[in-house]
Amino acid sequence: MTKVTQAHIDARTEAILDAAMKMIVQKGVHGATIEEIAAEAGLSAGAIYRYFASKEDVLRAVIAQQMKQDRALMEQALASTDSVLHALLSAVQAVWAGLKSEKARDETILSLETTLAAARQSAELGAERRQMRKAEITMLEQCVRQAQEAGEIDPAVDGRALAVMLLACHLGAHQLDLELQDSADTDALLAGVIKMLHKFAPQVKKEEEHKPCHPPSWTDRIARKERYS
Amino acid sequence: MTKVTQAHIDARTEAILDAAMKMIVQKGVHGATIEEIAAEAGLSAGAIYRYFASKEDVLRAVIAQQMKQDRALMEQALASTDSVLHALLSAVQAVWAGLKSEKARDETILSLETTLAAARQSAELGAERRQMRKAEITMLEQCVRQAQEAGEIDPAVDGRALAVMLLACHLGAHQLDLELQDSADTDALLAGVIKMLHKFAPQVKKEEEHKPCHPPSWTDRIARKERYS
Amino acid sequence: MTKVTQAHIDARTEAILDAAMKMIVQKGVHGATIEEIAAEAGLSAGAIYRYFASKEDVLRAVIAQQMKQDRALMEQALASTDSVLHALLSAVQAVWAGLKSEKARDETILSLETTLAAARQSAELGAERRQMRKAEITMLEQCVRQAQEAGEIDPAVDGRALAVMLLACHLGAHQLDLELQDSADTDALLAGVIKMLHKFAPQVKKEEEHKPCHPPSWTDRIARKERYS
Amino acid sequence: MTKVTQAHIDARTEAILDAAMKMIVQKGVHGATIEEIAAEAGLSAGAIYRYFASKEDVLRAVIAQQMKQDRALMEQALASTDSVLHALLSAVQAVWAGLKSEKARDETILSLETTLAAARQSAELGAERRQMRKAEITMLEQCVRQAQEAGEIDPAVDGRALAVMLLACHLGAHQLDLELQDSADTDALLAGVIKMLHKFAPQVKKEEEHKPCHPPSWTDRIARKERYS
DNA sequence: TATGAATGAGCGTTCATTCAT
DNA sequence: AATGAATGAACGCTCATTCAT
Repeated sequence: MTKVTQAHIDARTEAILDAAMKMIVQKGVHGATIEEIAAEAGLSAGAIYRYFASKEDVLRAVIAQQMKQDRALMEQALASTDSVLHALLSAVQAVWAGLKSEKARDETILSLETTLAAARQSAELGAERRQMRKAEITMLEQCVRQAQEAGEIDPAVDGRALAVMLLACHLGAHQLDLELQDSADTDALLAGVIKMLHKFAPQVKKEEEHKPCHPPSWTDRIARKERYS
Repeated sequence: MTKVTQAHIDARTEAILDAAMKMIVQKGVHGATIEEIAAEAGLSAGAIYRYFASKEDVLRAVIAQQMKQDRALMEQALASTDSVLHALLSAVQAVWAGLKSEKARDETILSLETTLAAARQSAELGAERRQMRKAEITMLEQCVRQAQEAGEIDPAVDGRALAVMLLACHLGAHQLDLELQDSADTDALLAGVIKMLHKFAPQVKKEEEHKPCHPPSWTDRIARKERYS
Repeated sequence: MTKVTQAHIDARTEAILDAAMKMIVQKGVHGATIEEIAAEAGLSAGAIYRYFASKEDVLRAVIAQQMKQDRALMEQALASTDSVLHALLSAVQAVWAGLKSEKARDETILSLETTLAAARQSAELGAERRQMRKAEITMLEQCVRQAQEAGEIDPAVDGRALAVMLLACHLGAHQLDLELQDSADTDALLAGVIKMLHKFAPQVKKEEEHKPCHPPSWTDRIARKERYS
Repeated sequence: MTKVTQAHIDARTEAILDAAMKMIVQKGVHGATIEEIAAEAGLSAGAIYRYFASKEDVLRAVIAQQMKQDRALMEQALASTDSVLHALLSAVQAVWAGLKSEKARDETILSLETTLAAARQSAELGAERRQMRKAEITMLEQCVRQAQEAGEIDPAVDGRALAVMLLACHLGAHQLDLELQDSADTDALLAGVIKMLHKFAPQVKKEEEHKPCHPPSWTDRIARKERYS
C-alpha cells in the first residue's frame, strides 16, 4: 500500500546529510541546529528523526561519509599503474585540483571539524580517524616504495618519512587554502611538491616528461599566478 | 582613585583568557560554558561580565591572543643569524619540537578552532588570519631567499613555493600529530623535511654540520622510532 | 452498501482496546503511544483515528471497559446460591484466586490507573467509578445480610461495615500483591479473611465444612508458604 | 559574600517538592510538567535544575519523602506501650484519622502513583517499595505477636496473616475513600476492623475498655454517619 | 480503508546573561 | 567588586494528529 519507495527514503536521507554538511560548515558542529538542518533539507525538525536517531547520529553519518569519500579519492588517485612516480604525481595533483573545486572549502572545514570532534569526543571516532590516517600513510608509503623499486625515487630515502611528509603537505595545503581564501597560492605549493619529488629521483634529468593528465599543467600556471595583495 | 589597580584587572583578564583557552581546548568553542571558564579562572560566572561584554567577546580575545603567540613563535624561531639554512632548519626543528611538548595538543586544537572560527565568523577575523599566514609565508620566503643568496639553497628553486610547502608541512604535521596521537611519527616527518631541504642545496655534502640546538638530534631518534601497529 | 461490516468495525475496535489496555499496563496512560497501540493492534497509527476521535477517547473506552468487567466479575462471583456464607467465601476465594493468574498484575495496574484517572479527570468518570464501588458494596452487604438471616453470621454485626471491610481487603490485597511481587503472601491474607469470617459466625464450630471449589484449599497451602527473605 | 543561606536553599527545595507533589496529584507523574511545578513553586523552569538534577530526580524525592512519612506515621502509631492491642487499635485509628485530613486525598493519589511507578519503572524503586511494605507487615506482625503473648489476641491466630490483612484493609480503605469521595464510609470500615480485632481476642468481653486517645471515639461517630446517597 | 511520512506543539534541559545582595 | 540565584530563550527530541497517496 505504501507509495513511498526506498528510493524516496534514500533521497531524503541524502538531502538531510547534505543539509547537515552545509550547516556544519556554516555554523560548526554545535552551532548547526536540527531545525536549520531540517529546513535546509526541506523538512520540519521532527521529520529528521524518521531517518536518524539523534543529532549525533546525523553528525556521525556526515563524518563517515566524508571520511569514505576522502579515502576513495586517494585510492582512486593512486590506482594508475604505468609509472609509480607518475601515479604519485597524479595523486598529488588530483588532490590539489580538488582545492580549486567549488566544494573544497566546505570539505576542508568539515575535515577540520571532524578532526576536532575525533580529538575530543568519542574515543571511537578518534580510533576511526587514526585508522584512516594510518591507511593513507601506508598507501602513500607503498607508492613511494614501488617508485623506489622502479628506480624512480632514490632508494636511500625513507619511504615512510616521505609519505608522512606528503600527507602533511596535503593537509596543511588544505588548511592554508582555507585561511588564505582567494589569495591562496596552492599552485606554488604543488609546484614545490613536484619539484621536491623530482629532487628525490636518482637522476635529476627526467624533470619534464611527466606532464599530467586532467588539470593541464599546474606547474605552468604558477608563473601566471598573481602575488599576494 | 580606584582601589583596584589596572594590574589587578589585567591579571584577572589574563586568568579568564587562560581559563577560556583551556576549556575551549577541552570542550570546544560551543562546549565551553561561561560557568566552567569562570570556575577555572577562580571567579563566579557573573564576574566574567566585568571584564568581557559577552562570551563571544572572550572567545574573540582568546583567538586574537593565540594568533599573536603563533606569529611571535615563528618570528623568534627565525631570528637566528649565523647561517640562514641553519636558521631555517632550527626554526623547523623548534616548531617540530613543540609537537613533543605537553601543550602541543592543546595548541593544535586551539589553532584549528581558530582556523574554523576565522573561516566562518566575522570577515574581520578572517582577514586577520589571512594577514598572519601571509606574514608567515613571507618570513619563510625571505629566509629561503637569503639561503639562496648565501649559496645554501639552489637559486633555481622558487622561494615562495618552498616557503608555502614548509608552512603546509608544519600545519599538516600538527594536524596529523593530533589525529595519530601516540602513534604519530612526526620524527620521520622532520627527517623527511630536513632531507628535502638538503636535497635543495646546490652541494649535497653539508648534510651533517647543522646539528640543532635544544632538542638533541631528532634525526637520530628516527631510527629508533617504532612502526605503526 | 458498505463492504466493511459492523462486525469488522467492532473487531477492530476491540483489537484497539485490547492493545491499548496492554500498552497502558506496560507503560502507563501517558507512556503508551498511539503508534505502539496501533502496532499492537496490527494497524498503523493513522488508522486508529477511524475508530476513535483521539487518544484520550481510546483511554476513556479502555477505562469504561475495565470498569464493566470489574463489576461483572463480582456479580458472577456472588451468583452462587446454596449457602450465602459459602457464596461469600467462594467469591472471596475466586477473587483471590485471580491474584495468582497470569493477568492479575495487569488487571491490578489497570485498575489503579483507572482509579487515578477517575480521581483526576472528568467528574463524569469519577461519578461512574463511585457508582461502581457503591454497587459492589451493596452487593456484598446484601450477601452478608442474607448470611445473617440464614444464621451463618452473627446478626449483631454491621453488615455494611463488614462489606466495606471485605472490599477494602480485596483492593488492598491486589495492591500489596503488585508491590510485593513474588514475595507476596496473599495466601496468608486469604486465610486471615476466612478465619475472620468464621469468627463472625454465631457458632464457631462450622469451621471446616465449606472447602472451596476450583483453587484447591488455599488455607492448606498457607503453612507451606515460605517466609519473607 | 553569599547572602543566600542554606535555609533558603532548603526552603526552595521544600517548595519545589510541595509543588511537585501538588502537580503530580493533579496531573499524574507524566502529566505534571517542570514548568508547572516551577510556577507552582514560584520559580522559572530553569531554576528547578539548581536544586534537582532532573525531573525524575524531583519525582524520586517526592516519592522518597512520601514513603518516609508513611513509615514514620505507622512507627509512631505503634509506639504506644501500655497495651499492645490498645496500640494496634490506636495505630489503626490514627491511620484512619488521616483519611479525614485535608491532604488525605493527595497522599492516597501520590501513593497509588508511586505504586504504579514502582511496578513499572526502575527495579530500584520497586525494590525500595517492596522493602517498605515488608517492613510495615513485620511491624504489624510483631505488634500482633506481642498482643498474643499478652493474651489480648487468640494465640491460635496466624500473626502474619492478620498483619497482612490489616495492611490490606488500610490500603484498600484509602483507595475506597478516594473513589467514593465524600460519600465514603470509612468510619464503618474502622468499626468493622475494630470489631474484628475484638473477635480475635480470647475473651470477647473486653469490648469496651480501650476508648482511644486523640481522635475522640471514632466508633461513636459511626452511628451518626449518613448513609450513601 | 489503510498507510506512514510529515507536521508542529510542547516537553525536559542547558546556559548566557542579569541583578539583588 | 564579586556572588550565584534566577531568568528566559533556545535546543534536542517526542508524539498526537493530519493527509496525500
